[in-house]
Amino acid sequence: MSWSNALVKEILKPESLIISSEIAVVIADKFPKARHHYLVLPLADIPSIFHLNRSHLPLLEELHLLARNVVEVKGLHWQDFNVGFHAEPSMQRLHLHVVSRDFVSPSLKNKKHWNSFNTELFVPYTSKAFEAGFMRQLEHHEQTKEIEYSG
DNA sequence: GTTCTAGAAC
DNA sequence: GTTCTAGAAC
Repeated sequence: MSWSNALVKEILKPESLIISSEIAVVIADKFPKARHHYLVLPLADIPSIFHLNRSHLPLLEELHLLARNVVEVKGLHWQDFNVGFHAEPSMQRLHLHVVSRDFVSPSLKNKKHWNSFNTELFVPYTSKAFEAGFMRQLEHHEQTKEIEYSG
């Protein structure tokens, strides 16, 4: 098992789960890029955003609900967070980032780290905009094998 | 994804 | 001299 499967392995440990439902879980990012950084992952074996289609919309809503729940459970403020996916994911298993906007952390070490959450490399989950725009782009991706994030 | 580091850039 | 960048990691 290589490093790219670390998340898949992590969510098998009950002690790692902050909150969970029947189809998804929330864990703390092992290398947080801000004071608060959580990951929401489906239990289903979905490797990445590039494996999503419209049939996954209910699952995505569940991930978003758990994102809101973990912020509430931690007594934090939803408006202080960036919630979305990396456009160029490295780790196996789809994971929704829930990261506080302070970006104060020893693990935030270089420009690439910051860019991955603050440029077009970050694909925000913004409900309708996400569903209508990003999902269409995903379908486009399936056709062309190339994605353009126009926002 | 992180760590390490040689060579480049400043 | 210090910072930045890019590539290897068996």
